Amino acid sequence: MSDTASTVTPPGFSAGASTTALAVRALRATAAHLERTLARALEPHGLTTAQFAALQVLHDAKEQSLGCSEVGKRLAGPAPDVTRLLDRLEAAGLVARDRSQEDRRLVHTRITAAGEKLLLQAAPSYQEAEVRALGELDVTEQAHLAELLSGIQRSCPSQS
Amino acid sequence: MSDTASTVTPPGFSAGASTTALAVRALRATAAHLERTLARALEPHGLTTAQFAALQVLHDAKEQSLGCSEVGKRLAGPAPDVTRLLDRLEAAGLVARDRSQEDRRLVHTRITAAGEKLLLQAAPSYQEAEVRALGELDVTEQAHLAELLSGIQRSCPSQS
DNA sequence: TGACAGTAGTTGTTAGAACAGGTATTATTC
DNA sequence: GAATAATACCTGTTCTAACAACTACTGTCA
Repeated sequence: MSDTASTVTPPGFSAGASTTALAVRALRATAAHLERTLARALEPHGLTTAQFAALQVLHDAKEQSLGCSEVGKRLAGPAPDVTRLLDRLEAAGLVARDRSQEDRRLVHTRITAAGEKLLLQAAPSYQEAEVRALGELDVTEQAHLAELLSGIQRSCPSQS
Repeated sequence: MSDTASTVTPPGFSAGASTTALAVRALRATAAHLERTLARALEPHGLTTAQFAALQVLHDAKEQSLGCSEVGKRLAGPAPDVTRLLDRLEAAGLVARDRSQEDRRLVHTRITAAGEKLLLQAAPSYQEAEVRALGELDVTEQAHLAELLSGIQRSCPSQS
């Protein structure tokens, strides 16, 4: 229900840092490193991590073309600005969009053949970067890590 | 020495996702959420998380004014563009800089009184956001999380 | 049917991150 | 002591994330 730090965390920061602060610091540092590693892996393919994730989402939905906000929901971090993310993918010919006939507010988005091809080309680099980034942990530790992180996520349905 | 996924990870992604992929996904999602939570906590104070971190570093170094790249080294994620980060802080009057006399390449940077004041004002909001973000985990779990993450970090001195 | 609210996307704008290249200053080597 | 390299920082540029305001369309209910 509280921290192990000596008191309530005095003016000093890195000095008597609380357990929470240490965990946050480690999380941010690790995530930043991971982000860069993944970005570098995708760079030769001309994709950003967000673009790659969006292509994955559309690939996994396969036949069932998705609306703009539906894509946003399925992305890991709640990403605003899905519109322009898809704009870039469309400009690159990796996705195709068209207005729904039934509900003209909706924009059906699906991955193109070129998108599938690029996704398959880039996937090995991406997966290899994932493994490289978490390589120091064995599978059990990775699973445990994922479980701890999932526990954090559960507490925040959206944001109050 | 390998994953628990059925095979070598077929074309599908979220379907037969490997343990590594799941851990990466959880890490990215959690970190993104954390980043937003912290950013929102600092927003009323007119600070970004990067600015807050830089102020912390300079606060912890206290009397000993730091060079530009030294600040970069002490920040969590390896941040390029420290110059402009400090530019903004200087423009806001939160840090002061002056060229070293001995080595005129160096720029000594130190936190100002206004910087200290704002840092102390913002710190409670920040710490509260940290606790809120990791609140679902007890201290033992937080420590375990930090340990796992540190293990990942150890494997990457800089980047090959 | 006509006002009202809710939903789905879009667009404007700002600010920050990332990368590359450039300048000034100091150290090193011959 | 002059050329070379190495260090420390700065600047230009591009791209994207984030927030907010806006338009278009649909559903509801009087």
